[in-house]
Amino acid sequence: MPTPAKPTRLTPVHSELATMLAQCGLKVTRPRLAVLKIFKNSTHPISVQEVAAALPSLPTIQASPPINSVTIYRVIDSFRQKGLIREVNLRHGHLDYEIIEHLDDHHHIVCTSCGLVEDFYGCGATSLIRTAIKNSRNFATVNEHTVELFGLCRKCISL
Amino acid sequence: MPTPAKPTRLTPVHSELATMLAQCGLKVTRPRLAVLKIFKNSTHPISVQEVAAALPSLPTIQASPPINSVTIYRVIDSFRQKGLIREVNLRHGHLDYEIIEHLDDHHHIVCTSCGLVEDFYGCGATSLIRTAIKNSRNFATVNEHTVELFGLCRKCISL
DNA sequence: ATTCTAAATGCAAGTTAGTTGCAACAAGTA
DNA sequence: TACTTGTTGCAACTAACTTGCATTTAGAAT
Ligand SMILES: [Mn+2]
Ligand SMILES: [Mn+2]
Ligand SMILES: [Zn+2]
Ligand SMILES: [Zn+2]
Repeated sequence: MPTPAKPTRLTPVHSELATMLAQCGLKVTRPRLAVLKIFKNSTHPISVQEVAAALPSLPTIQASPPINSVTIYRVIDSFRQKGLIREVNLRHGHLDYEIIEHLDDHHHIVCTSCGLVEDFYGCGATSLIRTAIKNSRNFATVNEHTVELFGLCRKCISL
Repeated sequence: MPTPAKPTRLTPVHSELATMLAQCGLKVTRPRLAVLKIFKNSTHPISVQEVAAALPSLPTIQASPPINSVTIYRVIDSFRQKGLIREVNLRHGHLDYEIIEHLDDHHHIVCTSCGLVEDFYGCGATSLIRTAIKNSRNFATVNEHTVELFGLCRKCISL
């Protein structure tokens, strides 16, 4: 009798990633751990396609069947709903996603010529939000804000 | 002999819309005038689909063959390239576009529950941009910025 | 450990936004 | 008026994203 296939049930990994998922009320699954790891590893916002392209490089994924692209969409959407990641438009022709770190006043400068992305922190939105609410007819609370700057990087300027 | 179809050649309308197009180096055509009028009339950013849906209401369009959807994409893209409109992400599940008015420090508050959009002006980006550039490794100029606030409108709070 | 159930995944099919190539046409200009 | 080049319409195509459904499995209850 050949050795039967090992059960695929996940061992209860108490990794940081698993904890992040559990704390949001998301079940800890192989696709979610993998996608979350991609976001953790990435230094800049990435698209659904880039997540899909990056997944096969993970050892966990190489060792088992690839993740269906439908699942990638659903995982990313669940992350977004739970506030694990945010959607950002860097005018790269598609939407990107990036992980939301604690105490987040984190934004981007983008080169409109070559697409280079750099982070910056502290946009001073709190006072802006106060006055915006004061002047608003309809709004009383602001929970999130996005700020992106678009310009030219040094390399592209000198071209 | 039945009256022959009038030539469709445009009379040189010296309207504001035509001037805007000409000043950007875009030829003044029926589709461009129509799409630009839609943007002018709109009080909030709209999607490609909304432009397409709004076009048939214009008298100029009713009086002649409808505008092909490929043309709508191309017109909107030409407007964006020339800086007539900007792309904004209000997290409505698609990208929106709105006309760029002169001296533009114009942004939005969006209700994450019902999608309501309100404008606000003056985000104080100039000082932010200065410090962002000062702290940046790669960037020396910033030409554009986006700021969007996301919260709950009064109606949705009380639900 | 075993059982149970709601949630997550994979697969296949479908939808639809958006693109491309090309021929016909028309805006701007001489 | 004629010319040239950018624009439009059409048809075909591509690829992103969605949906329905059967199967599997994580997490909790027993
Ligand atoms: Mn970032
Ligand atoms: Mn606006
Ligand atoms: Zn650059
Ligand atoms: Zn609302």
